[in-house]
Amino acid sequence: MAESDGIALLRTIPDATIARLPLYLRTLTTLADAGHDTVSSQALAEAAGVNPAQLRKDLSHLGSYGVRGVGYDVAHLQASIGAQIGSAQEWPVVIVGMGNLGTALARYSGYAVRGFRVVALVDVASDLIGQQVQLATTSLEISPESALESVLARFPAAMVVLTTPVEVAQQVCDRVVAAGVRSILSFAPVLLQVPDGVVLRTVDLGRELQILAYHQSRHAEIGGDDRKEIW
Amino acid sequence: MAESDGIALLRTIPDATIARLPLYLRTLTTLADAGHDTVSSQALAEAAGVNPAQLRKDLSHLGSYGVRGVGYDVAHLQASIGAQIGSAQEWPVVIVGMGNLGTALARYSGYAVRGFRVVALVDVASDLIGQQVQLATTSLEISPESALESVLARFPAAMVVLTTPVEVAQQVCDRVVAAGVRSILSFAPVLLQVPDGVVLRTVDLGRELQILAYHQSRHAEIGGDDRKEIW
DNA sequence: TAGATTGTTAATCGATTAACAATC
DNA sequence: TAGATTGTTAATCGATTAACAATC
Repeated sequence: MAESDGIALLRTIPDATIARLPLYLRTLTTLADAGHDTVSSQALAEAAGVNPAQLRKDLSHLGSYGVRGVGYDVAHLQASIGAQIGSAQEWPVVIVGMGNLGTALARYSGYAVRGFRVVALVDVASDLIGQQVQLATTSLEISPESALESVLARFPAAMVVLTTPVEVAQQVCDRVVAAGVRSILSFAPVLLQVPDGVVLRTVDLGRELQILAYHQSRHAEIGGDDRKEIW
Repeated sequence: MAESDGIALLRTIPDATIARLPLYLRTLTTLADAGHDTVSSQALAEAAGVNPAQLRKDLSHLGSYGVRGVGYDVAHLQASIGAQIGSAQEWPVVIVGMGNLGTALARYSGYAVRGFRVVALVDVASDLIGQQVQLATTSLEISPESALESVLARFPAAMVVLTTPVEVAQQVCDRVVAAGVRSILSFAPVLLQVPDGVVLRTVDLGRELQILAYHQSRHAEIGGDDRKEIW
């Protein structure tokens, strides 16, 4: 359904491209800070560590923003990528689970530039509740997990970052979903069950290490295949 | 070079398969804990959230461990996946940058089961140096960053987890590489430069949120495409 | 043997990349 | 105009998946 022309056009951007847009945005920010007004696909691709043809193909999905013979306008490209991945707006984020990982994520100072704002912190530990966590520009008080539903009710469009212990991740996830949250970023090393329509993304830090270990052992055995970066 | 038959065989495992093996291993651990001795590709695939044909194809790269008409032996499969990705051995890991994120990673208690052991912690902050960090089974003292080289010299096969501020990530990375480390997991939102032969993997937590935001905005516009999990 | 399930083939699908016409 | 660089085409490559013969 909803296959009107405009929307169908938006939908044609491949997932692989979407996954690279944040990388381009980050690279563009560096270039802008260095005073570049314009950049060629060659230069931007090299700075981002991708193939120039791939970069141009990726950008072509956003529309035609480059100028032949010249390159891309840095500020314009930042704006259009930002608009595309939705970091032009500011998404409210609620973090559930204020252990070291949750605290690290809360204190991460790059949200503003990336389209997010941490608006609430939740934990179950009685010694944490009420504590103030110093963020980049403000500070937030940790709310009790019993108030999870009322906290989420105050921020209807919230995305939730789940940094609870793995044992309770599923039940907290269920409550978050029941409260109407449609997007969850989980750090619990377990496959969470969510209903259709909820977007779940899982970052498993142990998995990242294991993939690295695999390449390390390949390396040790074979003695270098000139592989530099793996995404 | 080194294209002998045995090694060439090992090298044929696709990266996409490697990236899923930790997921299978995690799922198998859950199944083993639940008392399953044997599991079909159908059941394992469902538990891991992948297509059964894909699972069988992935496992076929490890050799033939299944039994037709029966399924896979859980313990045997755990062992062979573990052997393949190198989590049968125990890799020493050094964490550089003991902020909240570094501390969270140091305290993560799942290393033993996943093939890692945190053997040293390094930071530059004078108030952190010498502090004991309580790990799952032991505790470790934070070493000064000036001792980075001597710390790494004591653990020659070390993988390094880089959780420093983004501003110093490249220079710390350089020192780590100079000290002979060949595998780095970085959490700094910047594209690090490493020489050929060094394997670098970058986890950019802001990027994860941005990709989620994209799908969230698609969702809001189009009203559900029944997408559940995105890897 | 009958039923179940693997391992593999072949078809499909999507992503990457080189090449170049379009055009600034 | 001449040089540079995009946007797009078409070829290649790799990954996914359905289907089924092999076989426990």
